[in-house]
Amino acid sequence: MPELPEVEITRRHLDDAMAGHSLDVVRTTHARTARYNRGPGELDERLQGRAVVGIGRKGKFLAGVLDDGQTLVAHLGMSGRFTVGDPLEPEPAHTHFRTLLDNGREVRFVDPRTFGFVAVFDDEELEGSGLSRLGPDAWLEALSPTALHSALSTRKAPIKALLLDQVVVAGLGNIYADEALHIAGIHPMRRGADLTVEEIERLLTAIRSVLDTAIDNGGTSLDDLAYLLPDGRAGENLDRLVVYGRAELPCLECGAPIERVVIRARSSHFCPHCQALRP
DNA sequence: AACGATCCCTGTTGGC
DNA sequence: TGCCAACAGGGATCGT
Repeated sequence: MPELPEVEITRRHLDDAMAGHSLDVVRTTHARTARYNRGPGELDERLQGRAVVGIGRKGKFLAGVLDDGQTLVAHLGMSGRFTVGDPLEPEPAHTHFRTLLDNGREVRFVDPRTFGFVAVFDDEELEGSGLSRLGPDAWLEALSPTALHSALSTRKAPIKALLLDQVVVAGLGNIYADEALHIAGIHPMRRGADLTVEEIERLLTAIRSVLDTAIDNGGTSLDDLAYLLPDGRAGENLDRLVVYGRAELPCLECGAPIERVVIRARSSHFCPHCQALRP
């Protein structure tokens, strides 16, 4: 499912396709996709005719700058995907949003599970949105080990849960959180406040490493999920995963069977030997 | 304030 | 073969 690397690849694609172009026709066809505006009608009306200055990203949110000062916000949720192509191409099932650009190309948002959305916000609406509550971006911003150590010093929740909290750090999801904890040698059930500054430093290095690798490899395309590269091919990062989805298989470092536990209703995968619970 | 549970949603999968 | 329950999870919301 889309996490920071997949959203970053999508951002580059959308920026290439949309920057400098206007949205000549906008049509949203699913109420849930427009749920952060009053509805499809308002979303379409406020976007219609606007030009896109550029497409940015914070955490897993896409944020496009429009020529009238509004912000085009989108989130891929679990199954959201943007395509850019000829408007005459057959439309995939679950296409909930489309916009025809002034160069004749069409941008579409396809999202079977409708956890994703498209929205347009003015500055006040943006302030009240989830985007404004995000912590530092896990890839763009340099997090200092001492600052994060201090921020976690009051937190008793498992580090895995804290990594998924977008207020702590923005952009990690279930896959890359598990991968980063493995590389850093930290058990997902360790309490945030119990981590040493050295462990936090290892964790930040590991986060940077897994995100760099994932972006370089075109993101992670799981068998049954919707993320694909802009050209429709599967991303190749699945082969690089060392713990996610490998429950009961041998750890690639030490051979011990990878374990799976549920933390905050999310599956967590880890090596009980490389990621000991007691430091 | 922090934490954990619950809900939303549908394609896929596994059991019978 | 067909049916159906279980499962996957990002973020919002709510109760404790």
